[in-house]
Amino acid sequence: MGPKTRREREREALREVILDAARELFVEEGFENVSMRRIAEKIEYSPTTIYLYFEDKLSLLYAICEETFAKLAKRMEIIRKEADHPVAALKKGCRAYVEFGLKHPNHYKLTFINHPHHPKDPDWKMEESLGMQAYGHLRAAVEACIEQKMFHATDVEAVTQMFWAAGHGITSLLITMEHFPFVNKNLLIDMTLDTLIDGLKK
Amino acid sequence: MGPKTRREREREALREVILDAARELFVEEGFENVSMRRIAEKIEYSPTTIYLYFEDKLSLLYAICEETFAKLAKRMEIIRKEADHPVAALKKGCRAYVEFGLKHPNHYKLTFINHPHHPKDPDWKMEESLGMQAYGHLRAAVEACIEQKMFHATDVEAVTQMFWAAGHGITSLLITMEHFPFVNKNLLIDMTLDTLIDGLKK
DNA sequence: ATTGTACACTTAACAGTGTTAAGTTGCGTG
DNA sequence: CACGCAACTTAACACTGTTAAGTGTACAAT
Repeated sequence: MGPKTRREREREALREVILDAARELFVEEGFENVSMRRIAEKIEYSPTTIYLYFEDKLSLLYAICEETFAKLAKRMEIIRKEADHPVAALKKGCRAYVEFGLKHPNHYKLTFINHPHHPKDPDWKMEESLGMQAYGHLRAAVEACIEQKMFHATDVEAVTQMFWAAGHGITSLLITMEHFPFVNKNLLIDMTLDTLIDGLKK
Repeated sequence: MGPKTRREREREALREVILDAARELFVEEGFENVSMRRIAEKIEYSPTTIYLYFEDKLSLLYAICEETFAKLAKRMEIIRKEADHPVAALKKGCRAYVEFGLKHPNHYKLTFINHPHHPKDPDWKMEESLGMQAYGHLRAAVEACIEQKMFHATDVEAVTQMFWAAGHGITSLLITMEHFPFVNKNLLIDMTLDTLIDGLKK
């Protein structure tokens, strides 16, 4: 952990420049619609330079996804700390998750919907990534509800995944099926979360 | 609606051959990983021939998605007719939906997850497609539950979309996050549907 | 101060993509 | 038989991700 040389600092700086450009383009136009050449153009380097900092295009995507996970995890951590009632914390956490997706649809797609698995690293495991942190916070919220005997269910893992699935379902449908005549978004979110919570109450 | 000439029949036959080849490849390897040239090779025609029958690659995808919707709609129609209890019908319908996705993951991805919207026909509306039929069956099942006063909610549309979102959430998570340590699939499906139903009961 | 070399970066190329314009073939009708 | 139309193919364009080879320059050692 010694002091970084100038070279090392410059390397990291350019890496960040590339990441910034890629993130902006991916979020604006979607992963598939952005070419390495476009990213290179934006940062005024040759396309191959990117390959000196990232293995390939998918690695770029992964780096950006990790950031997204981290942001989401931080947000959910704050919510859990601020909330008083465990059930309220759970609901707020789920709401934050959905709203995060709706606010950053392309980012959400990148991370949770289109997430293509790397052919070179096929065993990349989400459970070893920052994504697990966000999941962990949801899990903790569920655990608190169960411990305080607010729910009749006892399988923390299953309940957590149920809430995640519900949140993800709403988010991804709203994002990808733009033209479908959905009812009011907030109504849908609240009704789903409230119904699940009601169904779990003793 | 006169008798079809031989030419017309031949045209339709080749169209079907193309569709069959494309479906098989798409389902096996995913939309993005199949090229027009590969499809052409499989049917032993030149790549450009396909363009005499379909506008572009996405049109091929759409044609296949419509088939998927039709199959799913048929299945849900049968379930609804066979079931005796409206709540049981709703649960069975949702289960069929999820199982359909798990059994044909690439097909499900094509239709409900990656469904890219056509740049040339940006206003392609899912609500005008066969997909609406499948949705209609789900809606009818919910309507029956509400009419027979099994649920305290009255917004048919919202409740339908809630079940759809839950089913879609489970399905797409299970399909796309293969490496995540999910609990038993059937447990997750049943728990989610049962919890929603319990939460809706009077 | 000069050399050697490691590193950052670029150029050129490969093999592939979706798609189109222009050409070729062969069948059915006048 | 000759014409025209339709089916189909060949060749090409403009792109894609990615790699091998080449260029130049800043720094360390002599």
